[in-house]
Amino acid sequence: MPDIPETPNRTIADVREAQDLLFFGYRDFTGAADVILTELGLGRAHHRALHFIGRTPGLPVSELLAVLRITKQSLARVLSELVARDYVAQVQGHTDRRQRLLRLTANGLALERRLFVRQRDRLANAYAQAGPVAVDGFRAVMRAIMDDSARDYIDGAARQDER
Amino acid sequence: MPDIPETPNRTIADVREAQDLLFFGYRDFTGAADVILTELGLGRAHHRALHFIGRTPGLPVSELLAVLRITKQSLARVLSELVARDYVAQVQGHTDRRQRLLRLTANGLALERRLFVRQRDRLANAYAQAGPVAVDGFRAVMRAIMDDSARDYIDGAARQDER
DNA sequence: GGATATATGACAGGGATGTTGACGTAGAAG
DNA sequence: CTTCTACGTCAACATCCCTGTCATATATCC
Repeated sequence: MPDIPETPNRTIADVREAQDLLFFGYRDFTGAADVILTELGLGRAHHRALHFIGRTPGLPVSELLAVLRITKQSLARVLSELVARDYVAQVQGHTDRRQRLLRLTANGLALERRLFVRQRDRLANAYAQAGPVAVDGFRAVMRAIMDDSARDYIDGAARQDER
Repeated sequence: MPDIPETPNRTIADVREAQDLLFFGYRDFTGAADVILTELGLGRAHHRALHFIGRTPGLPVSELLAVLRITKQSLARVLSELVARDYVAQVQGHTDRRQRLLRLTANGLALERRLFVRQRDRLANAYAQAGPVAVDGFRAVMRAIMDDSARDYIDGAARQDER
């Protein structure tokens, strides 16, 4: 069947390559912050929590759970540690007082900043090397790979950044 | 300092967005195969091993360790299980008989194929939606994010694909 | 050929991160 | 007032990773 326009072989190689790209890219990008995390006795789970709390200050626990897609218990361990170490503050919700709205403390902001800088350096290099057109393509592909709900979340967070 | 060409605010938003893109994209792409893995009682570690063995048949254990960047012991557990279940075969090296060269069995090929298809469907959609220019950009950015050694590995694997 | 290095396997023990399930409390909502 | 929701917590366990150590077979160097 040589008359099929989209050859299976090409697709196969594309997918294999994409698996590699995502594996190595994700590994090395997230790994950039590991030095600091290890030094502080924290893990990537802590970093993820810090990131999303820093990104959306005042978000309730339930929303963080939905974003991370882990169970309440998994988050509780990480979160209680971050609160105990004064990286994260919980304040009671105003409209719904059952909620604990999460935000970074000054301490947490400083740590998140340190972690951020490591990843920024790697990313800034990559973006500069690849060029703005490639960056747009990168965005488009990553957005198309993820679930709709994740895309919506990113768009919501971007709107908040503009304020 | 409004005369700085590259404004920090733009960079910050870019990096935050990239963190999100990589987190959600990686999560949902790898998650695509989870249904099958869970059903078989396997984990993502098994999938990663299957992927790289399938990609480079006949690779020695040491090379797989270098690619995955985990310890021998972590791999041993995964690998011995894959061998026990007849997904992976080990054959003694020809030039160096200390080596155990790894390759997928027929069984392993079939499983890897099943896992592959899940990710292929998601990726094919994403690539089609984003367009070929975006895909090139995606490649360029991901390659620039990762370590040199990872880039080299991918290029080596691509050369093998052409055979 | 003997010393040394390498590739792999295996065991002990531990830590981070995730899971399910059950229970309790405060507050919202009907 | 009853029911639902948001959250915290505890027990028990699975997965995947780690360090450190020892053993074995084979290569390689002198």
